[in-house]
Amino acid sequence: MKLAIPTPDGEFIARYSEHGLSQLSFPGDCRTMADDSIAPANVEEWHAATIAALKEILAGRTPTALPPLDLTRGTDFQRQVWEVLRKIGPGHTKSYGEVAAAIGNPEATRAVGAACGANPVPPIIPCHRVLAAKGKLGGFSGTKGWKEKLLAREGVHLF
DNA sequence: ATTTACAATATGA
DNA sequence: TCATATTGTAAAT
Repeated sequence: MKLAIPTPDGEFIARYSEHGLSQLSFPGDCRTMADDSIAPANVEEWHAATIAALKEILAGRTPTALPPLDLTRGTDFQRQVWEVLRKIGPGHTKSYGEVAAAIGNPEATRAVGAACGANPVPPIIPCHRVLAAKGKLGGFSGTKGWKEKLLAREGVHLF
């Protein structure tokens, strides 16, 4: 089930499985896969929640309510990473190394990067708040410009 | 089953 | 500045 989300910044693509939101893509993202899944019963409700949350994020705020996420593709390690990311307050950032330390594997910085890349819902899990060691931008799924833009809207000043 | 490549980082040349 | 070792995953062989 694939639905578009029109925003002032372009058209995001949300994908739903029977368990919840399974993927969210930036405008023009080629990462979306084929749409083979069935239509969940509550998809309209979930989609409304997704839109609301996304608008909050684009406005630089933390969403108060999120749709159920389908994280079946996530491993334990990835879930731990994502959990840490959601604890980062608005306007704050962490480095990949700090996130790694927070899960108890201070040397798995690279693995943290991989986990962020595997994140199915880029804007909702605030992977854009994860920077490289010295406030450098590092990489991002899609364009780096998005990472900058999202951070700027949250009031994060980049060094 | 083994190798390679990542959105990293610290270290050594 | 460049090469390397390190970690967890996924994708390719």
